[in-house]
Amino acid sequence: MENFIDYILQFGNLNKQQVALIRRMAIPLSFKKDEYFSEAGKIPKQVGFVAEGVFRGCYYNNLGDEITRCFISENSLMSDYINFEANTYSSEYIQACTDSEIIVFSKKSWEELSQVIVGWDNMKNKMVQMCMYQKSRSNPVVSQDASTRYLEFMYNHPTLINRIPLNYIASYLGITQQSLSRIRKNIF
Amino acid sequence: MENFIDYILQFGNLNKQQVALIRRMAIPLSFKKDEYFSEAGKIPKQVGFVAEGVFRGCYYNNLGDEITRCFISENSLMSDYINFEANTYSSEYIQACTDSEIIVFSKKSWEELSQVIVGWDNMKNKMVQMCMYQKSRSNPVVSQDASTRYLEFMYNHPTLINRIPLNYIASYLGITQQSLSRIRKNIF
DNA sequence: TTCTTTTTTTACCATTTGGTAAAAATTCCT
DNA sequence: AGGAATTTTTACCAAATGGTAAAAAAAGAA
Repeated sequence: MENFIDYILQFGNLNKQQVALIRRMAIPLSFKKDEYFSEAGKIPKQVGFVAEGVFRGCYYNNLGDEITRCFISENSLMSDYINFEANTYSSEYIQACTDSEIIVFSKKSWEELSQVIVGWDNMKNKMVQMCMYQKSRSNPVVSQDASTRYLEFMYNHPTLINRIPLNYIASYLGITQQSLSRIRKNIF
Repeated sequence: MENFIDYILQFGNLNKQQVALIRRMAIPLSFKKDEYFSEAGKIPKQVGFVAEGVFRGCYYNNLGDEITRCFISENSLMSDYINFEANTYSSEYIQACTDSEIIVFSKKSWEELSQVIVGWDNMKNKMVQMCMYQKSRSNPVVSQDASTRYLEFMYNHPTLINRIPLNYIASYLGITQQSLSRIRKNIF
């Protein structure tokens, strides 16, 4: 929870009462590995913040392949935000890659913050846009070969390699688990 | 200009005076093919809206390869928005792929709109987030092979194929121009 | 038109990656 | 510890893609 307060204060200032209100609205939740925070075909009802653990955003293509689109780890907002705001159906899953601790805000609470805290909208939008931006910049680049994508992944996510199964990383990098294994052998 | 007014009215309501103010602030500009709207190493000073033409966002990797990260065509906002807001240096170029007509807002005008029009911030953030979201969803997917990426590109950008050089498309799809040519031959 | 420049295609071979199958290593559970 | 389930590695061959070089086609300029 303290991490979340520190996180939001990066995006603007809040007084004690405002911080206290946010604390009251935040709901701590635990997730077991493989559980879903959000699911395709459902309307996202919560905004999350990852306090401990790693999640991934994934979906299935028309061949049934599971594709990992992003990882979300500690100290980051987690939400299919566009569909959360618009009350529309999500097209992807957000799944815990490890046992995790998060805090969530209901849609009602999240909207109430906008009403009650002057400047919250501003902070909120900065957070959301920063999340989208960072994700778009750390994505694997199609023009790079698999080894390069793996090296950049390690650079962008140095703490993830030993925490989550390699098949998730392979799926994120757009290669088979076998290729990833081969690449790892050749690099070290 | 009318297109821009239609565009913003999708994101909220404005009265006649407000629309008139926006019209006065909007500056029409022409770009020739290959000219830059925004450059790496500079602080973005404007938000653009593409009325006619196509631009691309691109950068150079550490091998000097030019990588096309996205295309921006008619009826879309165009800006390195995060760096525009934060007054920080951009890391990529936005370049005209065709002769183009755009309208731009200076930083000063754009901020003034937030002061003067109640609800503008809300509309603005919806626009910016929608842009980011759409771009993230139409990007080529690393796990797909080159032919599939090309087919999806044509599906996502049906009007672009005949308007911009194929080497830009190859760069966007992460393949060589030769591979793209081979793929096009095999598909038809 | 004719010449120049840019864009697109083709060809050849080397390299990378995928598909399938199986073995090895590790983790989890009782 | 022993056994089951999961995760990771290996191997072999087929298919896809890249690198280099050059030709062909198309677009622009004088």
